[in-house]
Amino acid sequence: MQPLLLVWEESQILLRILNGSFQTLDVIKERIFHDLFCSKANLDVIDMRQDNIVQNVNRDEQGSKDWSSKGNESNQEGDSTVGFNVLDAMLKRSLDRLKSMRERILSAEAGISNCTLEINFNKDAYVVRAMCLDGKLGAALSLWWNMIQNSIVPDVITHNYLINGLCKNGELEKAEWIVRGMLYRGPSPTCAAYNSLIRGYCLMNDVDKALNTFSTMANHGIIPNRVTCNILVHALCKKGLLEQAKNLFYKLLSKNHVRGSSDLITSTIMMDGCFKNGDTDQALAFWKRMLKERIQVDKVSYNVVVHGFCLSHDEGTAYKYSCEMLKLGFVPDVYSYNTLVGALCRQGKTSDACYIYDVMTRMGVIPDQITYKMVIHGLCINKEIDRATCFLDYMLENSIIPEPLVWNVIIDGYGRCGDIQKASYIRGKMVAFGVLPNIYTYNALIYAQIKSGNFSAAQSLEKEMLLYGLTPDSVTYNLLIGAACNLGLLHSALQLHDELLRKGCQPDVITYTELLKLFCLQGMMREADKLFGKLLASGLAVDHVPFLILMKRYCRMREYNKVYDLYQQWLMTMPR
DNA sequence: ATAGGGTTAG
Repeated sequence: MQPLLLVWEESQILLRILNGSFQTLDVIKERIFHDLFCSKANLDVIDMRQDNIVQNVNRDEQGSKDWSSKGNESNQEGDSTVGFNVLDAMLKRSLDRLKSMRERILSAEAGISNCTLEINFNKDAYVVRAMCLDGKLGAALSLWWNMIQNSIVPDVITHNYLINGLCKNGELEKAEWIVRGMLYRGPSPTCAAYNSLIRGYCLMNDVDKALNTFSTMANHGIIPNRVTCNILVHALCKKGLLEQAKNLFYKLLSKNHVRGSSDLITSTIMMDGCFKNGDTDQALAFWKRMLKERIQVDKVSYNVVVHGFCLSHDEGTAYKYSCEMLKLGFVPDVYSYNTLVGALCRQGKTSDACYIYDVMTRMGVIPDQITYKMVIHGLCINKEIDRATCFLDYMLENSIIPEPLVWNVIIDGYGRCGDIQKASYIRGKMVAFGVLPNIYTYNALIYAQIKSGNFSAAQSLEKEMLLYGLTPDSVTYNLLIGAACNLGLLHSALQLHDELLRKGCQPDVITYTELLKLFCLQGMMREADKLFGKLLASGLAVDHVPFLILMKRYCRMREYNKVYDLYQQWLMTMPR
């Protein structure tokens, strides 16, 4: 077993203790809410307060987790001491949290009589916000418009919720329209509103428009903040414009003489960008700068480093950082586990990947679609299809309905192993769970049938997909044409080729090669030469296969001049 | 209070 796996075992004990205390806290939390509800008459007002409390509790929880990591930094005595310190800190935090919750409840109680009016007045605004967070933007917009028409102008924050929701939905025009309305009738848009717009444009891959909005801000006297820069740095990195991103980063540094945790996110973005653009050295330079400047790194930045080394296929170093992260007391989350699972699957170490899956579930980290997708994909590549199907069942047991890709990978896996029964069974299950088969599903099924020599079954599958409104692609046609060619069914092959063209599908090198093979087999050399000329004129990247097929044939026909010509032609296509 | 960083990829 790898050393990494031993560390996981060790850390498990510590993390179980942590999980246990969080569960205890949840029980306490529930009890308090229960008491709160039973002792109050005006539930309406309590509702609002409860939201506040929940938010604060969540924030506190976040805080205490962060603390645990900082606390470990200064403690070099050993892992058990670290564990107790973390636990102590958590208990202290939870007591503080209970105290502040109690205070909040008391003050809510005291303020009920004079708060009711004000809260009810703002209620619509809160509904607008809630609807925005829920993605129900149409409803949010109409309620907001209703308010405006009744001369009730909601506050800036509510407006920002709307703008942000619209931007995340890609409805930039509507968001811009709201901002224009704000400039005209108030409240004046804040930096957050513009940040939402900028991010919205970045998500639409329109960095120019984002930069445009960035300069518009200044015209309205709004100074971009760090978040604005983070959004832009991120977008520039994603576009591969590392130099521009770096420039912005250093400009930001020079503006902020006070360095602190705020550097963390920007640095993490830069590091991630460098890793993803293949510049590991530059990424490490950012990491070292962070350590040198005594910026408290966090779980996310560790996840970025681990993933970065996985990207550059240096899994050993990735594991090293992953262990370092554990030793510092960071509790791995779904990103940490998924990164490892992904790396192990890529290396074909499916057993280790399954082991990590096991560890994460035991730690109470719930595997998500991505975890399952990677494990299932990895197992199918390794031809462990039955094992992959087990994971499919785990997903279904946990009420995660996989996207078509996951089903298709398994169907394809069974097909490649020649197990049509199981492939069809999975297709049936997929339909039963309400997931519609797509073109890849059919291509996998067609492949399975062809591999088992059932050309007519493959053909009826093609008819079936047309019936369901799916258009076969070049892969479908290549499979069918290839099968027809191998069976020497000249007529079927040409008919399929004809159908391909009629459907507006572009034949690719494979299509041409299959047909070429057929013409050669049938001794139709005039057609073969004509098709070959068409292939060379098509502009498609031609590999050696069509040349070899023709040369072999002409060899057998003893037309050595032809063979020589082809050989010369082939040399011409090679890079010099 | 609202806005910002990390996991996949036929």
